[in-house]
Amino acid sequence: MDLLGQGELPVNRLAAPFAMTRPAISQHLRVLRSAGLVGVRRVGRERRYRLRAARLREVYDWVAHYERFWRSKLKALGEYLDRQHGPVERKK
Amino acid sequence: MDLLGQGELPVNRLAAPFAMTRPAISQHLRVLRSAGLVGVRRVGRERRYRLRAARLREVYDWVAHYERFWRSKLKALGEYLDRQHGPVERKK
DNA sequence: TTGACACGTAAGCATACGCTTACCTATTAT
DNA sequence: ATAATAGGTAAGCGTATGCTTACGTGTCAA
Repeated sequence: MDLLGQGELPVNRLAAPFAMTRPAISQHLRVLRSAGLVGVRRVGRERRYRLRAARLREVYDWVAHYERFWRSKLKALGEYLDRQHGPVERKK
Repeated sequence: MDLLGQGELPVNRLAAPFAMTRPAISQHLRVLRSAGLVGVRRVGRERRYRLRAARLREVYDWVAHYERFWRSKLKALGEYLDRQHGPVERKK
């Protein structure tokens, strides 16, 4: 998906950087397709994939929500630790 | 581990709230022990577990680091999406 | 029209995960 | 001494995951 940030790309270009066989990539793409995160367009014998901004936006919102959740958890852990042995000099 | 935030607890008290058998809990505790996240103390026939603040602090630092990493990724995604279709009214 | 290319899909697999049942030891209570 | 309690560990399992190899289809090129 990082690669697709550059724009539309065919499967072989998506698979090239990875130490996996092409079918493995196809399977990943299938999952992404079924999730609506990517779309395909057939051009000649290629299948060009691109990101689907709409669903991606949904994921963004969902993750942003949980990011807040986890941040509060993390904060609570930090406060717990400070309570245990007092605030500590942490490496910067 | 949330339970252990209350202080030292024996295994049965840790297992009680869960719909799992006690051995399953023991296995989780074993992993936590091997990671140094919890410590045990034998009191009579009980084994009382408690959090190990030191390792927990390491985890905290590690997670805090990656939290920054992921936040930047998330931000980049948000900006990408805004670039695609322009900033969108998001549900608040 | 025949081969080469781009890709999808199915089947098989090794491995990881997380539980349960069964059993063992150490301690306390009777 | 014996039974009950607290807990650990091993073995077996169902299931998920993520590959690979093998093969099928549609398209372009010679």
